[in-house]
Amino acid sequence: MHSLPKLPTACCRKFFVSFRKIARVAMRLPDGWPPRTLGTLRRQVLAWFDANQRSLPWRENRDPYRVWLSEVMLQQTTVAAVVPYFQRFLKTFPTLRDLAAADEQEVLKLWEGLGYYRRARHLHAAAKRIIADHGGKFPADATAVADLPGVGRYILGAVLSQAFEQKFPIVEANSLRVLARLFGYRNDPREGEGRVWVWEAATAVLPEKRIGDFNQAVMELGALVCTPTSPKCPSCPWAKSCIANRDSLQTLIPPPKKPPVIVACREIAVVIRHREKVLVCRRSPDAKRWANLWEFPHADWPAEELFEDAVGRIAEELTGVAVSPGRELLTIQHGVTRFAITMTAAEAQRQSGQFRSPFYSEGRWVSPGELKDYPTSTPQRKLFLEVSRPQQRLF
DNA sequence: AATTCGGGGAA
DNA sequence: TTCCCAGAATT
Repeated sequence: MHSLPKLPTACCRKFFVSFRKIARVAMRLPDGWPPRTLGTLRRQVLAWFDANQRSLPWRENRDPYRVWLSEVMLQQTTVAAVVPYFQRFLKTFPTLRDLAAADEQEVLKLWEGLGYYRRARHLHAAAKRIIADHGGKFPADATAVADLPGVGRYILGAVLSQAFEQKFPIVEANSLRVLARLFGYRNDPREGEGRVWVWEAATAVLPEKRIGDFNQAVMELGALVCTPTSPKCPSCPWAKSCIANRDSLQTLIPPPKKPPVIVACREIAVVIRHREKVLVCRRSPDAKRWANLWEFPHADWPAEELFEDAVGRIAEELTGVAVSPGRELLTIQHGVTRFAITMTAAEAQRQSGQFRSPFYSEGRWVSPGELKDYPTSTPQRKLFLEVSRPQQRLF
């Protein structure tokens, strides 16, 4: 029912928030909110920002190139980590033209240690495009900015509001937390409908003037006062209007991230490369030992699809379950290539009794901490992998 | 909607 | 150790 307006794709490629939808946010406010007018809230946070903002190198002026560079560097990166990089980068490439004229390797070298290196490539490519398409002047047009590589919804709003005082919202980790708490939004603003809500909220609170400062103020508030844990509500300019503060829900808003799903995982086979030979082993069906399945010269390494197919058959033979969507075959690199199949905890429990081998340690499930040699965990999903001893000398 | 991309600091 | 960070692009 509540959704962002359809993008006017004819005139812009990426996302814009309609400012006509401000009323929608008010519709979702708790009864009696806000106790103060939005205008008061805006003035309060701007005054707080004027008095409490950190002195940061990219706040010296509002040059679009500097704003843009800082926002790209700050993406998923802490302020403390960015400061020295920002200064070094700006010293090497004082202007957008200097950056565009540079060699990509030089740019990447300066970026070394910051991580997310695709940002640097996008930055460099975007600089070149600005030279080619916009005469070397950073575009003030939202459509043009949104079309630059590496510019998403956040950076679009950040640059346009800070460098050009255009009325665009921003949502990142800080402002998301601040807005959710201020409005007392109970759902998860990071996913589904909540994602829509938080951008509408960020739009609704925007002032008419000092838009760039306001956006920064909300972020700064989240960074210094409205922190994830133990927020300093007594020194918050919005304390008296904040629903989360009123109801003592600071730790529940936004809701803690759902813990990753734990997927049981059983090792099926290993591939060992040694010298010029390749050996594929699997656990024997009786699980008493490791069986050599294939041995062949390295040059005869099977094609990838044949290989996966073969391992899939081994998995089915050993576990009695076929590899299918939702039940994947995993590849784990650990000196040798190991294969494992996912299964539910119940299935794994059922099979564990009849599945022993000299290389299978104690036949128990291990804690994640014991799996450090197995780089199998992802942010969204963790695997419990059955432990097996390293292979004995097989060659 | 889920994953990937990184490295550092804080909890 | 895990979590988190001024997100964007890809699948």
